[in-house]
Amino acid sequence: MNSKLIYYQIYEALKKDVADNIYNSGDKLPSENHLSKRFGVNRHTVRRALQILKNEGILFSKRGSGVIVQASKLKYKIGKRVRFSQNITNENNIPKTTIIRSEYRKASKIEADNLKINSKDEILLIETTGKINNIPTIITKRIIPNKRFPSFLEIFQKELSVTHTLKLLGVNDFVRSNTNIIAELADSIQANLLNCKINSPLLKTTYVNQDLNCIPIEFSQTWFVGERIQLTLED
Amino acid sequence: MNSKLIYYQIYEALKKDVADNIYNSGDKLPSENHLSKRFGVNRHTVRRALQILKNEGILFSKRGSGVIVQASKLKYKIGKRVRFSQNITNENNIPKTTIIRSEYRKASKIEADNLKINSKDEILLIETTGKINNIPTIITKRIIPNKRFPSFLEIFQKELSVTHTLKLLGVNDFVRSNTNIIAELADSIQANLLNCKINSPLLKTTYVNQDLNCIPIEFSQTWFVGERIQLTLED
DNA sequence: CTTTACTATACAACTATACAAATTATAATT
DNA sequence: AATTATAATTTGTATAGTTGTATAGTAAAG
Repeated sequence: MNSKLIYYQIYEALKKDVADNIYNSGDKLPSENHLSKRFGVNRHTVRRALQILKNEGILFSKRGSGVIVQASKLKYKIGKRVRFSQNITNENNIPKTTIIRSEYRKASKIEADNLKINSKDEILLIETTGKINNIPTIITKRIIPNKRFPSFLEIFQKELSVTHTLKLLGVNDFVRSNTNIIAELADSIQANLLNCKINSPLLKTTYVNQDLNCIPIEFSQTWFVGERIQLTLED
Repeated sequence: MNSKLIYYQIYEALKKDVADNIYNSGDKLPSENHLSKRFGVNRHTVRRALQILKNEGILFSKRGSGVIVQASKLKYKIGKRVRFSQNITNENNIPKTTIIRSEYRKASKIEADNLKINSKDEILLIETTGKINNIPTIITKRIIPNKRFPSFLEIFQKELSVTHTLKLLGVNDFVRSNTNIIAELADSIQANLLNCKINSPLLKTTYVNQDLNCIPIEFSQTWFVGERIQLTLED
């Protein structure tokens, strides 16, 4: 019935291509113009096929950039000791952290409370994105007390790992005091950073890491793309 | 409607950062490349947001250097007694005067007329820039009768203040006889000195300061960057 | 007659890339 | 220490390619 419709045939053909790993996750598809030539149809007919695949979560498009194949869901363990890189590599995936912003400023009340520092003490803010297999999946915003770790940023810029940075600063172990998880919708800036749609559901975790003397080290928030991550809680 | 456009969101985010004093006036913003990473977009999209802020006079950019936060307009009082340093410090800003040129030569006709001296008497020319909170904002060109104040330059080089210099020369008070104000466009030399663009509008004031016996002391011209200064007339 | 599938065209928003021009940071040299 | 040469960084500009959106039109099906 439907199968004689052109856009549906294109949809099936592209879906098969993805299933056959002709286009792997993270890859760009040929442009809509190329595809329309390949199938001998108008660009809009291709777009109609692509639209179904986008709705199914198989593809994702970005204006000016192209259409890319979405990744399947990844498990991310959350427990006493959460280490981003280890978490990812344990599942045979490749993590990559990029700093997108850093600034020094006075602590807000909430930040000061969570870090157990004086209100208006100076803090360091570091915002990073985390790519998994080259697919942007995580945004982290860290608040770190500047008084205790004045050279944190400098080291972190080289190490790109909190675990390594803290080790170099003499903190060999740290644990999570708590983790709160809520769902949020991506705003346009988050959507751009995470290669997801505006209003895509995000998992937002808020937590404090502290050393073994229970002194807070960082107060942070991490956003995960809901479609690509599944959080797993451990005790 | 427009608010879903990426460049507009970035524009709003940056405007908020400036309003929140995350970037203070006179500060450099992170480079366009940094910002494009922070927002997860192409550099041109950031540039589009920056362009709006430049048009609004909130930012200005300098090729090879960066994008800088404009200072808000400063009120500069003009009346019987105009004192640069006092004018600026009264508004809790920091002035700084730098001599860029000085020379001795014969007076032109206009200069002689305004100073009520003989044509071709020798005069001293001093050209200075005035920074306000470290932002160059003022150029002043002073013509001073050398016969009456032969050691003016020597003292002024130390004091960098006409008021102080004249006091040391025995003139305890002086007033303006008149002030003319016109608008001019910045040429390349002025633009360089004032850190503004060529053809930026400048306020040019021409005036004579005289002692209480109505004898002219200086015949001078001052250029203000229109974007940064608002002249206020008093009686 | 209306709806649906498809074509055709045009423009806006955004990306990608490359290079020029101006400035700043760094190294080398005197 | 100061000057000079070299490299790296930053903004300005140009060009081409990609997706998003809007409008109009044609042909076939119900």
